[in-house]
Amino acid sequence: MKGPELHGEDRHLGVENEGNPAIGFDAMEEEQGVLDEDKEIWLERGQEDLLRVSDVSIFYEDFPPLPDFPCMSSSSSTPAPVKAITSSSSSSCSSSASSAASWAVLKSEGAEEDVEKNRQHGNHYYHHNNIDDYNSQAMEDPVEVTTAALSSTCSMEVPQPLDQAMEGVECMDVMEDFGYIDLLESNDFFDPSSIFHPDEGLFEEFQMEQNKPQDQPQLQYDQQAGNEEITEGKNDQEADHQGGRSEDLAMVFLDWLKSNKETVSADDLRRVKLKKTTIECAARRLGGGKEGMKQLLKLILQWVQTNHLQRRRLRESSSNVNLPYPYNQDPLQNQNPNPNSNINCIPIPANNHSNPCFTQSPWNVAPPPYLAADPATVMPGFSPMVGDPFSNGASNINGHPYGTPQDYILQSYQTWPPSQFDMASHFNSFADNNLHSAQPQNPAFTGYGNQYPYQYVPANDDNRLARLGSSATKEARKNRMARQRRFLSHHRNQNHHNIQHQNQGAGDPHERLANDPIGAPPGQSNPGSWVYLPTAAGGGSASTTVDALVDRPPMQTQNNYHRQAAAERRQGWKPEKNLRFLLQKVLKQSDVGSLGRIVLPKKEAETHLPELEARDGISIAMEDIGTSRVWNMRYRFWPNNKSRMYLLENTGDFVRTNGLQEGDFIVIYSDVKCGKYMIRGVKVRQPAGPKPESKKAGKSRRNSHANCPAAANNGSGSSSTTMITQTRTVK
DNA sequence: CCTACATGCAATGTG
DNA sequence: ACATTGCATGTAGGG
Repeated sequence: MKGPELHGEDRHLGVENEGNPAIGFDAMEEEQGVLDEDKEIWLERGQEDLLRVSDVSIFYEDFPPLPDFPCMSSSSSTPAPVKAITSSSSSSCSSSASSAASWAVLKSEGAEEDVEKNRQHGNHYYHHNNIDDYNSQAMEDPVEVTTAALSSTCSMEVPQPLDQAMEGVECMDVMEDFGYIDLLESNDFFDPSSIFHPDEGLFEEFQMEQNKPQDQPQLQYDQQAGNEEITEGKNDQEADHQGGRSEDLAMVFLDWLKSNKETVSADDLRRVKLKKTTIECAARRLGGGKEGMKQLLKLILQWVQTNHLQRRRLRESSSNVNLPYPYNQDPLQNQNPNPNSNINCIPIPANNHSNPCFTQSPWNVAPPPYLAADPATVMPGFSPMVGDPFSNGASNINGHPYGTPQDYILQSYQTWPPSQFDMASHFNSFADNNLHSAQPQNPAFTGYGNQYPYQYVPANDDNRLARLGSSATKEARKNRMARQRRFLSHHRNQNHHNIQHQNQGAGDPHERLANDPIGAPPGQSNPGSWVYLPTAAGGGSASTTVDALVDRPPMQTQNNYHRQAAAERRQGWKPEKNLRFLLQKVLKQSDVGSLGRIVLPKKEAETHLPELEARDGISIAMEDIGTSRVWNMRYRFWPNNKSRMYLLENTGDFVRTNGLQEGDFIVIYSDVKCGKYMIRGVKVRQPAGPKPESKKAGKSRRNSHANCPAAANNGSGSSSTTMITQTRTVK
């Protein structure tokens, strides 16, 4: 079993290396106080962001009441009329956005829940369950269960709009921060563009720098360059210590460089980001002043080293364990580990939504643990969008032509505060991680876990990129920005091309799957074919790209879409569509029973999930939107009357964890950016009062109990669960 | 009549 | 004996 205790272990092993700055920092763990404080700091700092991001009320402030849920997939059923409720719900909105009559609204949790969610999300930690440990994944923490269960999806950790991230003044590259603080005098040293060259030895460069007296690290706190990122009063103390400390820090760093020059690249360093406040706080907790800073630096360097080694190990091991995920450009992930796996195991990024996260982040070298766990595990993004995505509107759930729920993109879902991706946030969340689901236990991947690039670095951040190569001068920054834009522009063009291609070949999903250039063949690492979706500041164009990639909301929801977008703009984010609705299913008794399997609507499954050639189907990682926990489910089919019956297996724990019952429903999305499948359970509970008879009641047994996700939000549902109250007849 | 799917139940696996 | 797996059948709804 993987209890919480294992989490800590995993962390030490660096399982969450990328997402958790605390990784491998035993000292850090010991310094719980640091973490706690960081957390506080983080929350404090990010409170606004958090609220802004997750506050459902804000989020959907402009979001109209849920339309119907006719789209629910219960094939044979017709949604029963439900009382409309007013609230806004988070993601449910999206899922139901297509229907005409508003009948249900998911209850939105309170602000504190949002905060809580954000706190959890802050961990942004991908709970990996490989098949073997899947069964042990059951959430045992009641708190988590409740929280997790059906928390609205909206508050998830989606890479924050970059510009915002950029504007998060306090977020800076760790090394840069140190540099500012006074680790090194030469800002250029930390200016990747000017100092580090991927092809050159870091150490050599460093040595060169060292040989130049004038370039000797002096550890000067660059008020000028860092003014934007350093809080007031920040370093009075530091200034006092500048002299000695700079030397020590420099020496620590230099020693470290010497011993790791072979294994750690400049990129590795550049990608380390920590919130300034976190650094300060952590340093304080580590003794404060010079010593503290030194300790912290050591920890960070250690982490970088560990992380790097893990990556290397993964690389090496990957030669044996191939991954069928072309999402990542890393060859590792492009190799099909399972010779026997059918083509379905080679997902193609849907619509070329290549994941910027993957493409961009240096951390994405390693595949998500759970992916590795099962070679057959598939990620979304390659869902065969048959034909024009927009024409998919024709498709509907349960035969209701309300539009294309699947085309609706949950916007701003999972938006993270800027700090979400910096080490600070992970420091902050480190302690919390203990509360979260088990980490991947697959020995083979121990130490790699949570390799999700975006956990660590908001890949699609123009500004962030700039930051990666942050230079002390605005000029240099501008130049980098310009370069980056050119780069992005180039990729966008490619992306558009790919999109067109895909759509053109959409007639046959299989064909597309096989031919789509985007679905890089296993083993092929072609970053260029992966879309880089900058949502960043620079860009309007970035948004455009995203828009092009994601499906448009159904006509019926266009207005809502715009309104929400407007709301988002007010909130300071760019419209960011991260989730693509794939399907939803009203759970039947047999779905929530002991069988641990859920029958999926055939049409939607065939349309939006990977094509299955073998009845055994494929393993498919489903990240619980509410908890970020990843469930390894199996998507398969049974032959049935010359047809097929599609199933999602290994759903037992998910269902239990979320307390799903008959009549509740699940919604499956794919994360457009990161190419993950996301699942959310939505509870539907009867209102307290006498329940109105469903129109369909009596007419159809099925309709009477399961296919009426109608709801009336009584607001009394479980606090952390996305819940709608439903008027439904009991069978 | 056909399709989709909910579920019964036999076959098989496991302790 | 119980759990799991997989198939077959019954039913609703649509054409």
